[in-house]
Amino acid sequence: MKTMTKSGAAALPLNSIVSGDCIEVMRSLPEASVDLIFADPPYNLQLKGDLHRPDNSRVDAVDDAWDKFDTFAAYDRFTREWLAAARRLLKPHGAIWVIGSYHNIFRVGAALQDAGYWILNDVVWRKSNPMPNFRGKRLTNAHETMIWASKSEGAKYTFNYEALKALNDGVQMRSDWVLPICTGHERLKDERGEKAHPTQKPQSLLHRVMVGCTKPGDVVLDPFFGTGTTGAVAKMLGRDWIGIERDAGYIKAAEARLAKVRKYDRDALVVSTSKRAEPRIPFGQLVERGLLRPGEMLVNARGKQAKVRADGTLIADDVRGSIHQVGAAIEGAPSCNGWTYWSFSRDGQKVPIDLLRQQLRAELG
Amino acid sequence: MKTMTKSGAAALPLNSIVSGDCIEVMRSLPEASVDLIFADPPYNLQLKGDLHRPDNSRVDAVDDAWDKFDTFAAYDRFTREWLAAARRLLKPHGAIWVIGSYHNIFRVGAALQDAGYWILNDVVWRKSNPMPNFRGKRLTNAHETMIWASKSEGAKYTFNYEALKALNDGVQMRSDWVLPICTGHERLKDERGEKAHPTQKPQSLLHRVMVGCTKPGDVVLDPFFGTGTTGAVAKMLGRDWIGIERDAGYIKAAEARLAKVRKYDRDALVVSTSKRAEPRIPFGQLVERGLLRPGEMLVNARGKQAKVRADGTLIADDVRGSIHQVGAAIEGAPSCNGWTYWSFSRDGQKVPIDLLRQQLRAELG
DNA sequence: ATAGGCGTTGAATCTACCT
DNA sequence: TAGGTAGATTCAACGCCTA
Repeated sequence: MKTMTKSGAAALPLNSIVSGDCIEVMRSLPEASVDLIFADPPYNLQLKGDLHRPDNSRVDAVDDAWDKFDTFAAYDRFTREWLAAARRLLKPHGAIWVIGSYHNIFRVGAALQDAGYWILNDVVWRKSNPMPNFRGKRLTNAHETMIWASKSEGAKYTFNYEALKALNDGVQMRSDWVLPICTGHERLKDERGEKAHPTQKPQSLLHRVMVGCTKPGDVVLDPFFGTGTTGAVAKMLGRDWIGIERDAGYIKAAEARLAKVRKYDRDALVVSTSKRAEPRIPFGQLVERGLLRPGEMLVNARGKQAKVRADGTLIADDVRGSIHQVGAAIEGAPSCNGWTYWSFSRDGQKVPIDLLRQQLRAELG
Repeated sequence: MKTMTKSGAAALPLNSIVSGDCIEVMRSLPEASVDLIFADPPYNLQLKGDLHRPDNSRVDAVDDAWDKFDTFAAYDRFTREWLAAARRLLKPHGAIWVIGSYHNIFRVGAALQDAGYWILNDVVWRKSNPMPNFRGKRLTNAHETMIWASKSEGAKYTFNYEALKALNDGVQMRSDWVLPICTGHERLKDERGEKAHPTQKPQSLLHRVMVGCTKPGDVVLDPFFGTGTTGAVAKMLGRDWIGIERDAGYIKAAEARLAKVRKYDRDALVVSTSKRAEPRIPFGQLVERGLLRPGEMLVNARGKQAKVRADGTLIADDVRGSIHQVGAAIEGAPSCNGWTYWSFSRDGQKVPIDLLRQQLRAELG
């Protein structure tokens, strides 16, 4: 087990499973230390006589409707407690994913919002092979819902847009994901050959979440670890992980599973990055470096010209300013990306100035 | 207008639009008199500044006053009030459908449960042509969520299993519905040619709801009638309808629309049955699904290798990109079909990756 | 007539960094 | 902390026009 200390606080039990109640365990861990939380909370509503129910004595005295409300209230209390403990653990730029079905997801979503999380998307896991509805009384329950939320409104968060776009054949990733349920060899079995966990999630689901929302080396926490799908995918992808689980049987199964997981090659973990991640090159540097001469003319797509000045600004008619400002002024647009807007002439050809930027980036390593 | 009296109570304003606040109007109508409620309440989007497309055009956002609430608490109060008034109107065997997005649906769902409704399914409307995410900061918001609930736990409800199965090519209807958004001729325009309502729902959506959950002659109420999609589909299908709307402009547009609707005029219902194209399988899905492992090598016919990365891109020498891009680069060709170009090794055999795609297609049916 | 190009549009919580 | 500016970013469908 690798551990980490943060300014003298309790150690973070990286790459291990902590046995116990997730609320208590989370409260004992150092705050602002986790990059991503993936949570698959229970939603069987079997909280009667279980934890977090303050007053059992009243149960038999009330009618069904009241009891129903009381059950929801108990579930809400449980939800709000673990969500608060989880939020404390998140770094300011961290994020959470929660998965659920119509039984619980509405209560979880409302509690998330009330706790100060900021919902970024809800994502539908569309199961390609769901269990049919045998009685024909309802629609086939063919999906589950995930909520992706940042720690607070306006907070930064990790989103590997280009990587997910690449995963989706070059088209931006949508909020509905078609993936099969966990079956076959991936599904863990116990000694009797029965499924080890009733709701084991497919690794493909976690793969997409982590490729999209974490960086290599990030810390991923799963407070309802179960048989450890989150840990398995995190390990494969070179992320650190922490699992919390109170069922000894699940822990045992997860530990056996995780021991067998291999991390992918380092260069296989690299995912496509966007232009945003590349070093910024001021336009003036092209002039300084002699890639463009002061006095040289740039043109836009319609042939409109602007003259390059020694300080890296442009002048066209009465407008002067940065490549972006002059482009925006000509277009009457609120903004403009000058790098793609302007071209220059070389050997009678119009060449976008962005090419010079790329050239400079390559030189600068 | 056809009216109905129920044991001396106030008349039910069948097949007409009632002008006014939906909570007040619903409170004035006779209880237990409606079979189905379809509600498209304000989403409380909380939009801030303008949004521009990459081509600098401005997105015409939903900035109407009716969608603005000061706090979640205010939105909750509103939601709980209209849900309570609606529940009073429902017959004991009636049902409700509510549609929303992640901004509001979790609050609506929790309020439904607290009010005593019993959720039967949540249904995902997967939009075949959603608006993209222009800034690349989140996932494309490609779906909305509908909740289907009976009046109370254990209550009977109408569900036309066979009819929906027939609508779905003889296969049990699932909880995810792929339908296009409302565009083209179906989209109502005002005198200036602008969209008459910012959030008009497609008739195909209401068609499926009513075919599945009502009988001919049932009374369908829509408390947020807008430009009357619910009424139009109800009329076509021979159901009685009641609309409540407080905006005079929407009422006028809806009345003009409804006057033109013919009962049983199936052709008017543009159910875009997009030809079931072969499901597109992104190469990345082979990686997510574990059919190929990040770090694994692919080879072309001449033995040239490329390494698979976690996001479904390849890397070979200095070239990185999709299976098609890397293939094209190696060949010096303008394009390349990566599916037939690349193979992988299994048990010492070279196997084309297209075989894995076919395998996946078969699974996804 | 028909194919193809071009412009428009849709329930959207849509930036990052430096001063 | 607020303000200013660099500069990154889109998919499917429909209607209109031209070849």
